[in-house]
Amino acid sequence: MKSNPIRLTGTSYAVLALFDQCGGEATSYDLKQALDSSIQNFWPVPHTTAYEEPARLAKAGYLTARQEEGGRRKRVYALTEAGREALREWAADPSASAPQLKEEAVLKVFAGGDPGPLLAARIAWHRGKLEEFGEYLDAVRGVEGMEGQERALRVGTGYHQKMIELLESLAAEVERAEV
Amino acid sequence: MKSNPIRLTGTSYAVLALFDQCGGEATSYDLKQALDSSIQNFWPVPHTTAYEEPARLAKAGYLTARQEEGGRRKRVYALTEAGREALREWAADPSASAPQLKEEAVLKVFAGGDPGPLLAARIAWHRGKLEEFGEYLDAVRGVEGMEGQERALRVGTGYHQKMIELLESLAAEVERAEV
DNA sequence: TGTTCACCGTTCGTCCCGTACTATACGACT
DNA sequence: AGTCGTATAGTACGGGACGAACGGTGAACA
Repeated sequence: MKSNPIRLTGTSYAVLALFDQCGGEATSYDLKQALDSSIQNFWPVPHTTAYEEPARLAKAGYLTARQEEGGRRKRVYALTEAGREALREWAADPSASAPQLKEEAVLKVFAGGDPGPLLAARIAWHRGKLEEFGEYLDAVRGVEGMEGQERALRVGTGYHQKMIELLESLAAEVERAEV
Repeated sequence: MKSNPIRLTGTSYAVLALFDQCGGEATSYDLKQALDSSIQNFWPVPHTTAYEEPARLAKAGYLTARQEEGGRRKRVYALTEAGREALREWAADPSASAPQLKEEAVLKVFAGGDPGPLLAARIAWHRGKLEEFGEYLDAVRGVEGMEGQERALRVGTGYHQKMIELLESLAAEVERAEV
């Protein structure tokens, strides 16, 4: 089945995991939605990934593709046993690549930008995310089959809170140094 | 001078900023060192960037290149006025692209991996980083011309501490759910 | 029946990134 | 002096990741 062997990246497994959580079957659009509302906070990917990666995975036999005939000829992908197995194996391995944070606002501060506006904007942004998550969480809380999403959202919430704390202490430190 | 116009990315500015902090002149290797000991925590880049990006920037007129003749024909780059100006302009703009965290351990937990070992390993990793930074900080504290590095290290320290807190609360939550 | 707008899907070029590799310097040991 | 081991310095390259830009689809409303 692996007509075209490929290298599986973290993103590949992220996609496989989302299929798994969707019951093994989904369209790229479903995937895109799931991406935005669950893993964006610890594994961000651009939306094109939701279209490109399943195609890659299907070529290698980890998914099957079935094209619908309707107007928007959607493609429905489904996990194969190979896909499920690859995912399980990867998740069972307790090693993981080093975490990475990319924070342009902090980079700008480092580069000499005025910390005040930069950090304030960023803090506001995180606050907005928290609010957004509150709504998502309300929609998802207790719903059958949404436990994965819910947990992901709680992780996200914690992440944004910690970032706010970090940025605030950074802002305070900078301000102290100014004076 | 911009014989070959290029798009400046966050990484481009990171490199320019490091040149600036090095007094405007440095070799790729100097850059690589600076990369590892300062911005890795909020703007990680692979070491090849320290060789590739200056070449790109030089082609577009933001740096000048001067090749040494010695055994390791090092290339010494220096900021041009255009480079300095581009950096200043970028840093002065208070907007910044959304921050991104990539955390494979959390992704694995999301995908069904056993949280215990995954989170424990990650927490230990962050603790190691904290220790490492303690040493760096001792070496740099109060040294003339190292204020940039020092601040970057303090940001890094805060980041790792917050991540430890986040992962610990996540681990606690998961454990509670298990029981 | 047209216009508008939100939704859905894809293409493409460039940047990024990790792996693997080469080369130079230098001290240690014999 | 030779050669070995290791840290230091630099490069090549293939393919994944990214984002801008665009094109199609369908329902609402006039």
